[in-house]
Amino acid sequence: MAKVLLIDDDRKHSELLQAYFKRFGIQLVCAGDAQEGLRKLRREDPDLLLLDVMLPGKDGFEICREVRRTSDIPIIMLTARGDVIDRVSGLELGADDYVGKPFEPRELVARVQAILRRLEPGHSRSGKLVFEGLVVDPDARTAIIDGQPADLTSMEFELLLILARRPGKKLSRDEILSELRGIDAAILTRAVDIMVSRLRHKLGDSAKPSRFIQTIWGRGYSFVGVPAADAESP
Amino acid sequence: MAKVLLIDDDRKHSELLQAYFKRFGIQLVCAGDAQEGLRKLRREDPDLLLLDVMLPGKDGFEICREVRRTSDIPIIMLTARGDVIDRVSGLELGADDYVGKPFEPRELVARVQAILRRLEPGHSRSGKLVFEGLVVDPDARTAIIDGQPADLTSMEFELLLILARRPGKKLSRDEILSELRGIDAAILTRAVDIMVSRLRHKLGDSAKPSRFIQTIWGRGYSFVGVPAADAESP
DNA sequence: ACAGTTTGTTTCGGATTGTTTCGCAGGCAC
DNA sequence: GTGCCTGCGAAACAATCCGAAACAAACTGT
Repeated sequence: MAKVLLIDDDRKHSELLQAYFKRFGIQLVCAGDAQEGLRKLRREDPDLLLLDVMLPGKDGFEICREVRRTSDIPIIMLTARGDVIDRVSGLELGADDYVGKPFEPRELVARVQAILRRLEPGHSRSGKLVFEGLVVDPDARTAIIDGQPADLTSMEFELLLILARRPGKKLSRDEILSELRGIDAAILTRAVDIMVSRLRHKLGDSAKPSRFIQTIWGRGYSFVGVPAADAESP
Repeated sequence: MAKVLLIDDDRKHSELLQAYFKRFGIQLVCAGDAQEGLRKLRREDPDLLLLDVMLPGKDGFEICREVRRTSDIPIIMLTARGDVIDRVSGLELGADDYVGKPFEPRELVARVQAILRRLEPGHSRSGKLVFEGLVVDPDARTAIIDGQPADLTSMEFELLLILARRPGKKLSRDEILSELRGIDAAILTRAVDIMVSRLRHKLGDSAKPSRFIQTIWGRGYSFVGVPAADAESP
């Protein structure tokens, strides 16, 4: 499930949006000010950032500038003011889109999805995910490691798919579990660990700097495979 | 120079935009109808497609759908009608952005640039950080010292990343801690010192004039690695 | 029903991270 | 230069988290 961070001081409004986004399968995480926002940006590692320009203290532009110093995350700015100057400077600061308030929630969702769609590697025509030394084919449900087909169980394959679809993304055990099975969330076992462990073993990924699946201590796991260079362009 | 294809039946308008885009270093290629547009899409191989919805014959939505069957090119739709339904369906058809007419040319240029910026290779901040004797790769989460891969824990790696991303910047312990974990601000332990110490050790950075991480007495730490020649700008 | 496979739980050893403490070095006053 | 005080480095210890083996439960196909 996609995760979006909203920085907006209007809590009422945030909660409405949160419920609305949920209906489209998007998890909206809310922050009320710049400080909380920057913290959650690191802790939650969202896929996209929604930034209200009008904030107490640091304003949206400043946050945008700050975030852009260290992150490439897509940013959509939200503002009451509809000035062209505003919109243009927002976009030039590195924002990816700019939506004027009041906006239709439906449109905002559509714009969020439009941007996320581009980032999903799975949207390219050939369904295959190709990395150096690893090819995952979601259609055929096969994984090939260094030319050798791997004999994965369906759960192991799903797990690999979840990880490989979002290279570099830090996924918590909770997130992995809720993607694997419906919304279970509650985690008190080591099921994910053991699946990762078995998958790693079959991937021959036992070297110390893991080639494919890395452990983020205290957080979860992350896929770090290097995308192969032979990208397509139809 | 970026190349953009505009499909619009208003030739006068197209020519104005063409001149305007040129001032921003963007070559605007114009087509007056669907047929010409699809032909030029193949012939000119533009980086982005501007699509007027109101066209004689095939309308913009249809063209969008058709283009999307074979191409991933970014599409911005232009329309007179400002309906939310319109905008949403445009975005859901695979358009990347949707601008209502009348629009400010300046804003359109900014939106075009925002999308093109993402496609440019080398723009990605996730490129490797290259210093003399040290390469940090945020994607693979690896660090290489004098050609030797370093065996860093995930926290050590995060710390190195924080420092190496802002060479020369003096970072207080507070700042480092709030980037590493959420905001704890209140610092009464020596956690950062220890992590720096362990990191230095693994970096083989024990010489007196520290090669990579320098202590700023009474303030914090600073990364002093020398950027290698071929690094790209922040 | 049965055997084999797949998935989940328990448990323990080891790795990673955090805290305390002590010795030492850098800065400051004289 | 000398002595003092503050801040830093590192070792030792403690708390937390992860990896893997062993075992149990659930599922599959016959």
